[in-house]
Amino acid sequence: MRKKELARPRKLPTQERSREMFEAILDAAARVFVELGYARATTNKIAAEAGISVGSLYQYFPSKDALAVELLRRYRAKLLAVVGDHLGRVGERGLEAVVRELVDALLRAEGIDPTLQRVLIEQVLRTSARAEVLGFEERLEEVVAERLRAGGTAHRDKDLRVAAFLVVRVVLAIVHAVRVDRTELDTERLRDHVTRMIVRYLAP
Amino acid sequence: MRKKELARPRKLPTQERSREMFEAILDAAARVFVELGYARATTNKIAAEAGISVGSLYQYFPSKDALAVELLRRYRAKLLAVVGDHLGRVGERGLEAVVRELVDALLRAEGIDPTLQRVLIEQVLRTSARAEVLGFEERLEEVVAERLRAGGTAHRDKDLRVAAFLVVRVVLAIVHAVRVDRTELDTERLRDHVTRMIVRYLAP
Amino acid sequence: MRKKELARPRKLPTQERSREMFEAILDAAARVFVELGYARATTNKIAAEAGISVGSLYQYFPSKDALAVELLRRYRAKLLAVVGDHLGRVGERGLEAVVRELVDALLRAEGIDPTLQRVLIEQVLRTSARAEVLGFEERLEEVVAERLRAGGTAHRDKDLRVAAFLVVRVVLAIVHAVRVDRTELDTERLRDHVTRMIVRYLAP
Amino acid sequence: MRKKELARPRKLPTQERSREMFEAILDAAARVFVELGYARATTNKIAAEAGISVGSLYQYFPSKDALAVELLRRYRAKLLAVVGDHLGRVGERGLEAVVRELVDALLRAEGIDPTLQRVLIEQVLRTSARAEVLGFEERLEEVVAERLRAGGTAHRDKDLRVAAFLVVRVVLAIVHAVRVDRTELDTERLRDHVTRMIVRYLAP
DNA sequence: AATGAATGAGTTTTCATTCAT
DNA sequence: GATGAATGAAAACTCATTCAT
Repeated sequence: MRKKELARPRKLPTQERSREMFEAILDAAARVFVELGYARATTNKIAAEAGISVGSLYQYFPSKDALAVELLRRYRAKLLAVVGDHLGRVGERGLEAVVRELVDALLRAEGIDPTLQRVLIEQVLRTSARAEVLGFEERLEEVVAERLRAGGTAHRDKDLRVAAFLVVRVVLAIVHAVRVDRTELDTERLRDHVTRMIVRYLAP
Repeated sequence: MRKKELARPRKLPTQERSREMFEAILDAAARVFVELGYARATTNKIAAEAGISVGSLYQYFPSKDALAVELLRRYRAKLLAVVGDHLGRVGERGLEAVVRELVDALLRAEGIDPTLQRVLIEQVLRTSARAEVLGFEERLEEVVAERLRAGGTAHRDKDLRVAAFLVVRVVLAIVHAVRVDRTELDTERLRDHVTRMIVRYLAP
Repeated sequence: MRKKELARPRKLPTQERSREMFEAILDAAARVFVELGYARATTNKIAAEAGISVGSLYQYFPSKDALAVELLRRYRAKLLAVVGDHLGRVGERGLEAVVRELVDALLRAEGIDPTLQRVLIEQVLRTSARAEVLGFEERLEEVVAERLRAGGTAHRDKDLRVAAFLVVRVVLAIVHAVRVDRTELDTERLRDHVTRMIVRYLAP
Repeated sequence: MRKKELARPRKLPTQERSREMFEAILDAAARVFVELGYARATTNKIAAEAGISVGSLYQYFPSKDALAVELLRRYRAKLLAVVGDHLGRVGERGLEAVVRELVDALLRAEGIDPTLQRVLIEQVLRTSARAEVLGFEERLEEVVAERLRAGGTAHRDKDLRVAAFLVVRVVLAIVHAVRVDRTELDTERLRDHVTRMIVRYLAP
């Protein structure tokens, strides 16, 4: 544990080879973090897993924290993309279909490993990236609130915000729980239940 | 980071004086863990916070991990107690009232700090206490499933289990989220919404 | 005092630079062990004596025990080499000359410090290298027994083994005692006496 | 490891009970030292083995070192007594008989555990008792030299001293080696061989 | 740019010894 | 006197980070 500074990737990779290495390091870091947890994951192990030397790792990331931050940033970006994609279709597909498809997508999404988030979030919160990380769910809630408002589900504003909060947290929590702890559960049945829960909850 | 062994409290305090010290150490540990995170919390800091020497700390807990494990054990025991208390009253009070009161209780419960859980859980999962910690939600789900079965809500068994899973995770997640990230939310309104969500979801 | 594992050097140095450091650490360790004893010798002091950092020390040796083990291993290897060299010449030089020269050699041998052995042996006996260390004298005894058998000194097998045992232990003990406690003794006279003792003892 | 001072028993036990406890502690210490070695033997373990509290142990011995010193003192005293007893009879019994009986006695002597000596000597040498411990063999040598002189074995003085040195060290080393490492050797045969070796060596 | 040996501050942990009860 | 909980100095060991090659 050393004094941290930027906790941002050291250089925006522009060259082809650079970008490949950047990604290789992140992939290796993700694997090692998930397998060993943040504390037991050492930069040497990560470098070894990536097939490079520690020195090279530090060419791309200024600190161990920076790896965690970037990994979590990407995790959240992917999540936001998936959710945004689906919510955009509420108008054409209807709420029920969208919720069902969204839960489905989240339960299967490649590159979204909730375990990684659980392993990293505590550390990243001790970082200057704290605000950004914390704001994520709030941003999601705003998107959802906007949708709900547009959908005309007659609610007072305060109820709307609570509803958005609930919907976002419920969906994320369930997806997280299923994928991390209870991988044996029947995902189709689960998807249907979650959908019913959300739809009934939002009904007038 | 050392190779851990039991990660259990070293002696179960029976004497008056001992018990006080035991509790004082756990309290100090909880404060330090929440303030600094697991990685930055050192046994020396915890001892200092408790107003004792490191040596004494090690008289009661064989390792830093053991502190985390015991803290999480207590957290979960309290949670289980609160939930169990309320669920026992479904017959006399009705589902809606019970859910409302339970959520209320969880949102206010003293001695249950979801932040502490978030700080510790990743660490404890790397411990021999893993199984015990992991099993907790499952136990809660069983209790809930039993209730649902008794309540006659006509469901096939698989649906029952999914329902129990959903209910438990939703309530815990919401409580966690409110208490950790969104303390500004109107708890009464929130309690009502969660109650409505659960009740409607469980309706035939 | 930690729970030890291999107590073997961490990497066998092949590179030039590495080997130098490896040797420098062992030399420093030998000096510190002899000066302070095993218990008072700390890895930090050894590193300082070697002019490097503790971290580097641990790059080469996983524990304090590993240093002791390697040092003793070398001590024994040198001893075995010296003894083996001389015994090989019994045929051409005759028993008496060989014994005399062997004792002479042992009394002067560079790099064989019986004090170091005394300081370390107790520690190493608590180690996984125990068997290896213990077997050493037995191996010497076998070599000597073989010589005696070849030399035709008519003995029953049991007597042969006892004789080998006696010869090995007597020579080692005397050398040890002279070099450690009684450096003032006249080595030439001593060498002659030991030789006489051995030769007369082995006479029919 | 603390700063040592006297390293002598704290009080000369006069009361009956005191003496018993004193002995009980020493016995326990001997067992623990032999089993675990000096470094791994803790005063708490020794107290527990003796069935008393650490505090009581410190009532009798001011430090861990003091235990080692006293134990070694007794070991040496017993050894000296056995050797002295036998040497006193050279006149009446003859050299050969005396040597044979002495080796016999040493190989069987109760309360003389060479392992204990090996475990402790390194530590005790770091103590103020150093001189006393070191002088022990020298004193034995003087006794033996005196005997040899009286026995009329015609030797110049220097040879006498070397002879005494050899005899003492050989006998001790063999006894030590047999009892510590090679308990399976036939003690009668061994006794005969050692006797022959000494007798032949001392013959004109 | 890549390498990986070297660094050393920072942790965890132990245990001889004390002293209030 | 006996007890054993408390102390805290001291040790072993780790690992993020640097930098000479």
